Amino acid sequence: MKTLKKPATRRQEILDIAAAGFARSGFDGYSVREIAQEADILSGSLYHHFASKNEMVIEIMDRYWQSLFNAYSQVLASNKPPDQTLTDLIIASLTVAEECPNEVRILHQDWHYLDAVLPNLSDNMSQIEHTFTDILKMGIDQKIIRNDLNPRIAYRTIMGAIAWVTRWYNTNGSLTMKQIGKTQATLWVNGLLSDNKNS
Amino acid sequence: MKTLKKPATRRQEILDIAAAGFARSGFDGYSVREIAQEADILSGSLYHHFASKNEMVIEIMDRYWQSLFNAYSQVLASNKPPDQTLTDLIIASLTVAEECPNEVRILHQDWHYLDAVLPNLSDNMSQIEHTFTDILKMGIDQKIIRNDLNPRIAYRTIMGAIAWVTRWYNTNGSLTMKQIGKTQATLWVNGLLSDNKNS
DNA sequence: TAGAATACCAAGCAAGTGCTTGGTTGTTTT
DNA sequence: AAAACAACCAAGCACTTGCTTGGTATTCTA
Repeated sequence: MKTLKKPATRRQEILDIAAAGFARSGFDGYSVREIAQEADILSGSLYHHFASKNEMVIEIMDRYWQSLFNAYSQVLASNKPPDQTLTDLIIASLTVAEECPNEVRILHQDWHYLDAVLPNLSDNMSQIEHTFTDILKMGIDQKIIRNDLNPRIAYRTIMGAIAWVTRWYNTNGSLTMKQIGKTQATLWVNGLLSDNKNS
Repeated sequence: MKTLKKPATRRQEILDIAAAGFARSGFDGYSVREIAQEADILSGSLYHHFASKNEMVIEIMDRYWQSLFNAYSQVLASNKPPDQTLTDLIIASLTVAEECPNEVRILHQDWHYLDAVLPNLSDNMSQIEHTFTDILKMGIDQKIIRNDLNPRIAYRTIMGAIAWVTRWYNTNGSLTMKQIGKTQATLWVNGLLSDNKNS
């Protein structure tokens, strides 16, 4: 018997509290009693809304996957050249990270735990990998992107930097994720060297 | 001088076990009883060697800081041009990560916890940041590195990708950390675009 | 050879963990 | 007005957590 998502207000409210707490203190470091306290409730009452603590994090992460893949398919649908598509994918990743900063932190912080809990984590991760490496390979075929770099290493380099941003990004700061994305994309696509040094 | 692979003392042996466990399961996810079991000991006996579980992780991370800063000062001492120094710093970071893969994973996985436990974590991190940004700024002054990129964002992009490598790097695989470092450095310094596209 | 140091065992404590059970409100629906 | 439902409380269970205490072998040292 699964609870319906219909009266989702309170349920969503609790999920938001849990997501923020997990991101701040880690999944194991944020207990059901702490979630309950922030929700002005007793810990046992949480189990009226959720079957388990695991179910909470599963549902939290699902919201993230949907946003991310939705953003990716919009980028891919516009059919721009590979270097531009890559830039757009990077910006899209960071824009979604701006909407779901807690989710991204949870994903990378509690990886070792989620791996055993989220049913399709590895599937989703390899789908992300393919999205990027396919574009990279296309760029190499079209001789737009240099052919002496391993696409997989390139992808992982890019993804690592994107994941890291949620660790230092300040919501109240002056930089937007879009700006950061543009800077990063410039760095990867054009490199650090000044134009007159790039033969 | 490099530390020998064979643990010199029982204390070191236990620290190695703990480091591997923390990296695999997280600091909270790897209990003193599990450490003890892998060391063929009872959990209480650990407290003959260490005052607390915290002390273990502090000591583990100290070994990493020493290796890292040692490697950095060697790179800086050779006084090469900024772009070459940057490449060497990246390779050095990854070479140290190859020696201390567990430490790097612990650092980024249990950040939220270590932040309150390691006395000089933020000092060390900002020292790393300065090492990189100083070189970047020097390169900008010398017009070797383009001046339209925020050095801090550039540093954090690079550091994020380096940290991420320990998540997917396979000790038994064919790639060495040095190779990965060279690829990543090429990517950042020269960019993804093929030479004929770099005007 | 006596004494100290080292490395460990056996047992357990206080606190915290996720979760369960049985019951009580207030609101909605019929 | 009756029934149904969602949202919650109060209490506690079984278990795990880091850590403590008091004691015992073994090895090294003076």
